[in-house]
Amino acid sequence: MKATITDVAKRAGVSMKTVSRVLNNEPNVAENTRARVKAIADELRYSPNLAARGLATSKSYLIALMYDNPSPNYISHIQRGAIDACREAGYHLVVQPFSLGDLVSTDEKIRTVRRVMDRLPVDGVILTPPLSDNAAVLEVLEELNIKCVRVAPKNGGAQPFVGMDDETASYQMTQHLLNQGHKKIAFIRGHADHAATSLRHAGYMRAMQEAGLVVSENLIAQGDFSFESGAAAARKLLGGQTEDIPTAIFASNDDMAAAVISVAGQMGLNVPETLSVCGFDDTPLARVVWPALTTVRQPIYKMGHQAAKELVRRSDEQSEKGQILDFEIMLRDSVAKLK
Amino acid sequence: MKATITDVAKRAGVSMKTVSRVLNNEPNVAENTRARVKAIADELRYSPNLAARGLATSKSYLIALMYDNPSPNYISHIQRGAIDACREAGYHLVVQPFSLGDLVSTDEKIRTVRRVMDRLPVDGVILTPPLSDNAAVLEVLEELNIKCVRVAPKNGGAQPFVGMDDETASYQMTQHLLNQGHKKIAFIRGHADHAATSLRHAGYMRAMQEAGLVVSENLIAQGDFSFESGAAAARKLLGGQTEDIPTAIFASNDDMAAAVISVAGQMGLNVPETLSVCGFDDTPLARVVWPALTTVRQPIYKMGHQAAKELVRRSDEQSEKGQILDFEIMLRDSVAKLK
DNA sequence: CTGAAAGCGCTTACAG
DNA sequence: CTGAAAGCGCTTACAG
Repeated sequence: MKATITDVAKRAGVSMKTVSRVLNNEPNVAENTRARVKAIADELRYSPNLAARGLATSKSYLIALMYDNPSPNYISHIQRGAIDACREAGYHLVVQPFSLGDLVSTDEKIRTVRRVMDRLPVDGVILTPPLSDNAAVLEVLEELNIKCVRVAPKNGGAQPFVGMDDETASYQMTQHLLNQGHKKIAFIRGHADHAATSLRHAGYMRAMQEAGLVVSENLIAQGDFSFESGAAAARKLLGGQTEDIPTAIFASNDDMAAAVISVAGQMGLNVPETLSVCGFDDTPLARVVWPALTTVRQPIYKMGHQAAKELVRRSDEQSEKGQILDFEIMLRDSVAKLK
Repeated sequence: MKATITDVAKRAGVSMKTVSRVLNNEPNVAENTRARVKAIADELRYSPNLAARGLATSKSYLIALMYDNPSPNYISHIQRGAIDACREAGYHLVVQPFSLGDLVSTDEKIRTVRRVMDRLPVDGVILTPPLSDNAAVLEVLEELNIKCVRVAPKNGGAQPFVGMDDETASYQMTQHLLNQGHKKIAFIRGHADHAATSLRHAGYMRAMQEAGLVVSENLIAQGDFSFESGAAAARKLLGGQTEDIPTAIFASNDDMAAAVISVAGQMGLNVPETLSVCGFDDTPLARVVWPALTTVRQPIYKMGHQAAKELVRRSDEQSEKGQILDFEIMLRDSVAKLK
């Protein structure tokens, strides 16, 4: 049978309360009492019963990771970061997928979210895009008074968030392409619901304009972050008049960049000799396609870690309202100097 | 404030116990009492406090999904299936990664696992490969008397499991290649710690032998399921004497198959015209590479679903000792008839 | 620095 | 068919 706090107390010859103080690192315990209790707790392999503690404190020691239709790679890194932060603080991570995409009315969304949240006893929630900007979710969370951290949100808000500077990253990547001599650089946009989409687009535009280039409509294609949408965009961009065909394509995530490479292959275009391609995210895919993708590495693990850390922090610890984390441009084999 | 069972009881003019009976679908409640209590619970948006219920029943209503260094795609499908089964039963899924790979001694592994499990109050755990066959994990689980379901285990055991028939799937895929006229069919093995590795190899061998073909050592390469290992294996298989070069390569997972396609591209070999390639798993990657991979679809979502279902089933429900789920051969564009 | 009492919101075992 | 009592293992608020 698992040891309880009473077992430890008896064995140490102190009261339950003293044991509780030791385990929660509260002050006002004699040092030798503290040491003795610790030793006995260890020996008995005592660990507090989460349910009992939760009932007494009305905390659950559970954090939820909420996501809607994410890329498995993205979510698995967020998840890993969040779990590591939870473990350090004695919390556990519960995963909660949502499918709000098909629901039309806001009311319906709110009801759905509420139904789930009513039975999810968590102390905090990590929201990943596009949930970070979902009004129904944010409303229910506020109504139920549940803390949350938004990952890569689009709009401002009172809640803490973690993110990266998509605009600058995209700007720098575009500059890299320009430095290689490219001028006809096309851009494939992502899904309109994601905050990153317009930021990445804006960074590209800024670099192009600073270079004195006019960006014709033919250079911009709409995608939705999926491979298929990237392939369609590539066919459109590469299928026009010869003088319009770009010498480089900047796809705003790796899946779409992989699709560009694939379509180029089907059309007999060599990457990077004839066409340079770059992506965004640095998913495992980036190193698995051939040629390996030049792309932007997002600090995804760290986003998950920081988000969870903020939620599990004790009230005496420093809080962070918002954190912008660093990215990195990964130069690989899919971009070449324009001949 | 959240409604409690007392609130519902007062409002319905019955005792707490009667409310409890209604909510847990226990017998011995008058039909109209039951209906009234249900209506009031709904109206108050009552849902039981998990911690209180857990303390009273010494159950946590939490299931853990344990994994060690998995493919994100694999784990995300298992996870999704498990979550859906949990939700139906009022459970939540906690994710718990492990990194046991670097630990050498069994003792050390056991201590590590025990440290984690001591503070993880779950009613059951789902073990994914290679944890499904990890002696330390299985031992600690038994010691702590925690139920588990093993996903795709290698060795038999008393615990329930879910899996698929890797040997037959591999056999059928090899037959498909044979039916296309291929004789020099190479095989790339996976990581030796995974149960699937030898089973898939065996299925390939059986088909080859039934076709009356001698499998020379040159046709077998060792990989570890990673893209890089697949690339190395492909270079070895395709770099020999002309008469030894296979006309088809069966990689035992999709990542390695993608690597084969990539290496073939680098060597100027057309897939599938000059070289047919097939994989195993049907990860999203299979449709993202070009040409799209002919591969085996594993019922990964369903494995997660069935595993969780077994763990959360009420004692009066039928139990399944072991379940072998169906696979499907996905014919796409990476295999062609031998000319 | 230490402890006894009450209570968190449920269920179990029992009585009627 | 229904309910009053006790208890699950902790913590909070208080007393000393």
